[in-house]
Amino acid sequence: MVTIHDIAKEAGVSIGTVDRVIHNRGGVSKKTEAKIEAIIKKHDFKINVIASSLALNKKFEVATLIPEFDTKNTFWKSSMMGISKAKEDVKKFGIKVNSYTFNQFKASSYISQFKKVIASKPDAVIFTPLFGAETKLLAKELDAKNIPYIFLNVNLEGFNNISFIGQDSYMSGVLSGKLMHLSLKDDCSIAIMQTRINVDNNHAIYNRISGFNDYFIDNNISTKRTKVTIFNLDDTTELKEKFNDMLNTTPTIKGIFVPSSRVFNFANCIDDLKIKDLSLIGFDGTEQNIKYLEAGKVSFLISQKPFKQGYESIKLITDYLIEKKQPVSKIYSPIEILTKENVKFSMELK
Amino acid sequence: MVTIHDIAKEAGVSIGTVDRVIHNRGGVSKKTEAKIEAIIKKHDFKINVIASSLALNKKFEVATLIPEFDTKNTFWKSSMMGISKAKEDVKKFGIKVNSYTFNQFKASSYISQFKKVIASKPDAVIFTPLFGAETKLLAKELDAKNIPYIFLNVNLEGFNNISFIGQDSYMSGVLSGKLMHLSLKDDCSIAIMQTRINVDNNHAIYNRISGFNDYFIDNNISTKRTKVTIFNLDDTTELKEKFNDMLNTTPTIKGIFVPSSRVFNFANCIDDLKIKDLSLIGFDGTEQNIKYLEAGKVSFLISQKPFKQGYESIKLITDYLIEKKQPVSKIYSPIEILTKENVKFSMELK
DNA sequence: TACATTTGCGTGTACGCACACGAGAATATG
DNA sequence: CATATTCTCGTGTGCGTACACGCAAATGTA
Repeated sequence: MVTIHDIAKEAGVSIGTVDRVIHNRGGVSKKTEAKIEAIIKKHDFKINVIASSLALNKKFEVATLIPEFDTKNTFWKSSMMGISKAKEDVKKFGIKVNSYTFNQFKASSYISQFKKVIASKPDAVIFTPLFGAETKLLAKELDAKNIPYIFLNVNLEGFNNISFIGQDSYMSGVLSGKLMHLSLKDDCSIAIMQTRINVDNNHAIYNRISGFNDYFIDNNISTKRTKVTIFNLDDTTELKEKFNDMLNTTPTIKGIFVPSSRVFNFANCIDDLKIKDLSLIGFDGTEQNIKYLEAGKVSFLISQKPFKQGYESIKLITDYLIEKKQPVSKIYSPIEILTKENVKFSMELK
Repeated sequence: MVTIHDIAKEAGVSIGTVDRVIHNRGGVSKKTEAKIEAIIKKHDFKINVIASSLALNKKFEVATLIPEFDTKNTFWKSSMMGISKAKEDVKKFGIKVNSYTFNQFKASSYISQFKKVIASKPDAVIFTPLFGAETKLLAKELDAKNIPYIFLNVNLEGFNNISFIGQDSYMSGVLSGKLMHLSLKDDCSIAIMQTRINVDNNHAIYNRISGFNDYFIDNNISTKRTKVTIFNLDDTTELKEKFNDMLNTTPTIKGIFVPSSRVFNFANCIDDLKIKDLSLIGFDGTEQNIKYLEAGKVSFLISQKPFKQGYESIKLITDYLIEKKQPVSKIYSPIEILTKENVKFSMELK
């Protein structure tokens, strides 16, 4: 392999000069520069990243800011695990990852944690921009300080983020529609369960529902669809009541579409009520959801591979910082269909 | 971060001695060794991989041997692309990848190419063990020379391969069964298209068919299934005739299960014959298959992500060679369901 | 014209961290 | 005491980075 020494020798200059040209740090005459560049191109010389990072010995600090998770909401746990895994991997490249979390239901928590992130003076930030208006202000600070940032899971337009990693939520809704349609006989109807509004990644949820509906509309499928709003998912009693009511009022309902990661709440409820023959489709391969998927209570889960998203975001920023690789602006995660049969190979947590 | 120097200083020895202990190259007194090891453990010292690989500057050579691809059989193209991508990535770690291919229909080609691989004196080999008996002999040679090897895509038992990367073909068949069942009304029947025997990864195909059938058996679904054997898939005329005959004889056939990557041949045929209302399910997201998937002629494709398999195999062997990481013995690729809706996010070729 | 100062262009090298080998010191064996 | 054996040290190497410094040409000044 060609080294910087070889280039220098061939150009009749010192390695220092070659280095200046490579990093265009100036102080090299046009003639010399052109000559060196020609030789570099000729041999297709690429910096040896190993030697480079050794020499740089730079300690980059990357901050991540995503919603916190608890037992009721384990979706973000996977993201965090992906981040943690990548953290180990990139440690050897001198990248330190500091993880921050915020309460996804409180803008104030988002703001204060974001402030902490900025105060830590990171070299790059990866975050989930759940609150639009707040993000606008906060991202401006990052812009001002020239700190590059990546949007994770949620995308907003009109920002200078170097990339977005997440799913096309509309399309995932369309796909859910298709799977739901396949799972049902023609004369059935469907309930679309809407949960708390304005929280929990609601933009995505809105898109999923649109996609879901559009599948039926675009394919001229007359299956009836009703929206049902539940206010407190954690209140099992309310949920059961509402559920029973709904099924009694509209006994044709055989499909339940839950456009969030809380499908397990419904599965649990159905299980308790000993209702059979319902097709449940929901999102995300969280532990709880998978439990019901494996038990056959949930037909399909659409996964956005949060582990991988977290992992990739760190990798991406690493490449950006070390090798100055400009990433593509949008990286769509695969829309993965999880079933009882394939879930154990899906590496949701790996 | 703690360096080898720090350890040496604290132990009151030179870095050379520490290095000997780390790599247990011997020549160190028990007392000194114990002392150094204690200090290493105390600080949880880990070798700096960057500096290590720079210092090692070892040029490992990895050979890959997989079936060749052509316009009719592009499945292996993806594997090769994954390998090529990884090749670039690991070049900086001083790993050189040499790719060999063989004609998957000729054992003689397999043997002669394998001989070439061995003659190139690789430090590790990644290959697809399509021919069982031949592999037994050839793997013995690798064992004798202490060359580690990985099975890619096809697994055989009773070998000293350090890992296998591929899909659980039985389970992918089960899943196909489920999807087929969902796609059909109850009174339909299914044709299982078998192609050339003993070639083309036949072990996997056998398992897929078993899984497919077992889905119906285990779930007490009475849908009729017929096996149909086609001898020459490339003979479009024969195919069309046979197809027409089949559908005329058994008009209830509404599902076509193709347990190989050649589903596009059937889709094409159906397209030409202007037959409607058939559900086709097949394997692998090759360009041709995807074309028909997107056009709605194929309902589902089961992908085993050959690109990723190829990519991962190189990464795995790299970790093994450089960091001496012992991989897990079997790495199952996800059983991915491709549909018209999600295929463009699936990164089949990335 | 003679000299000083600035600017431009390059050189040389210490450094990051681990590796491995030659050589020498310490200890053991006969 | 000489020789063999065991143990340890010191250092050059891999490759790129970045900074201090040197040299020469260009410009300024009297």
